[in-house]
Amino acid sequence: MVRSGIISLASRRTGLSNPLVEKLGHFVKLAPPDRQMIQRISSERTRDFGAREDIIQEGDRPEHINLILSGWACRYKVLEDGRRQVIAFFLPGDLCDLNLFVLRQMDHSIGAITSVTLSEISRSGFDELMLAHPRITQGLWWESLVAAATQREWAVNLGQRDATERMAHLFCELFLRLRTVGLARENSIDMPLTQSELGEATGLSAVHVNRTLQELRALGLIVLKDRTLTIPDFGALKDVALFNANYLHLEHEGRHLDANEA
Amino acid sequence: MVRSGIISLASRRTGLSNPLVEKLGHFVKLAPPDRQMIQRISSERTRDFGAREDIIQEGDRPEHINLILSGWACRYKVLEDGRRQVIAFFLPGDLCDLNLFVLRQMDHSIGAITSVTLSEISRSGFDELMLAHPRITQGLWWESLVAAATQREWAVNLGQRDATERMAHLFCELFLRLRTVGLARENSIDMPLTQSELGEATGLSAVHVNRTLQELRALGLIVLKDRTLTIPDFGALKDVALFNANYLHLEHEGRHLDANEA
DNA sequence: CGTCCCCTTGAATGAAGTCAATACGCGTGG
DNA sequence: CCACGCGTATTGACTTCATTCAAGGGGACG
Repeated sequence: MVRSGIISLASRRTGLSNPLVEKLGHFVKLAPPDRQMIQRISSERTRDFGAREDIIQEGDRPEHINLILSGWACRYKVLEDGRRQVIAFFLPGDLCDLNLFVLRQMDHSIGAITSVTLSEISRSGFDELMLAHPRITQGLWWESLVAAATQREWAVNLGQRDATERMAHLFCELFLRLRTVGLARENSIDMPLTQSELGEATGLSAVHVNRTLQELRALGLIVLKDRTLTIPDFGALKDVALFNANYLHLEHEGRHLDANEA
Repeated sequence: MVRSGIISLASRRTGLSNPLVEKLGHFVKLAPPDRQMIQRISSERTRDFGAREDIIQEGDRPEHINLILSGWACRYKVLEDGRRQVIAFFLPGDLCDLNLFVLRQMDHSIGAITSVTLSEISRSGFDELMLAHPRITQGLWWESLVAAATQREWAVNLGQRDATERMAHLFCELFLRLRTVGLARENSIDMPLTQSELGEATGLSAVHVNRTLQELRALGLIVLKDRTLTIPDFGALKDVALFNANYLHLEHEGRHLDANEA
């Protein structure tokens, strides 16, 4: 596994601010020192991965927390016979694994989808963050609970929705999540996933993903071309998907935590 | 449904101790004061629910953490059109919601399956626990990470496994989880779930659950009768299910945390 | 004794998977 | 420059798995 280390690209790609700052800002009000702290910690040790490269493999015992700075990654599991399920997508601003300080080894893998730049946050860096910056701590709690809620929603998606609804739901989620880190345009986002990867995430065969996409296109719900997904009418897609954004807890819910504002 | 006997049965089965004590003991070595603390806190305020009764509903803002003392419950979500997905099962020793101190409202519901006795742990009681008993804190981290891992495994189950594998997998999981709280007999467990509930958990129709169960029976993999599930050959069921227990992290992984033993 | 819930079974339908062939774009090396 | 290979997308025909609809059985309970 090649693991070089180029630092500068990331900040250029995501604009000036850090995607985690951007994301947490939707939940808690971060003071300038909070932002600087996140900024600092997430640029201390960055690392680049090529597309398709594994970031962490099942059985590893990782030593740090990974923060995605740019690119897409995914959490996945492979059955003995090779079937693969993508369990979650990681977008810029997402933290990969808070669990690793407690559990002995990874029970799944994390792989880059596009090329990825991430920041490796050490245990001590993390503790420092939590101790000195309660606002960030609150934000990280929020992030981790939303990740759990998203995981639950995926179970609903896989268990109850049919192919069309499932695909539509995934697109709704990705659009909103990218928007909270400033990576959505008016009504479109980058869509680096191949049809086969979409299938691994939705539990559908690649062939059926293809047909499902065509259906969504025919209904005028999406435009998907040149690795760009456009959603002309989000409300319409949302209705088809039976999508309810509650589980993303985006409504700036943390305001009540700002009582003792700086 | 008369279930008065069940409560006393449970405590007899788990011995004197509390299912949470039993469970955490698989991960961290609890000292007598730790056990007493859990015991005390979980008997402070208990509450009973009838079978099928909702414990928490979507939209609620719960004020405490619920610890299941006896009975089965589930986390579930309902789509606008009524389709229902069970997202997780709660067994004795399971904690329902650590999230409620951060997120504004529940994005799903929790319902009793059998009659349930649970303990309502207040925020302050919880803080007390965490502050004075680092061993318990570690254990609770483990419990919450395993719950997350289980949630991920469900996504794999729903996304990749066919009906037979899926059902077999669920049975393997329930058996092992009940065993870690002392509620499994040699090779059998109570199985209070109706076929329709099994369907809601596995994303299958009740009719197909029925046929799937028959298949598992015909293969000699399970005996399911009188609300009791017997697994004559766990290894065989495990193979059919492509079940890998890693995700439950049962191997007493927390031993390394016992360095400063009392 | 009837009702309700749960389980069971059969037949028909429908959704998604598999297999296989073809097309397209892109980069590489001849 | 073009041929080739490779990964990705598309399409059709067929199969398999699971759902739906419908009917009937059994046990618990009022």
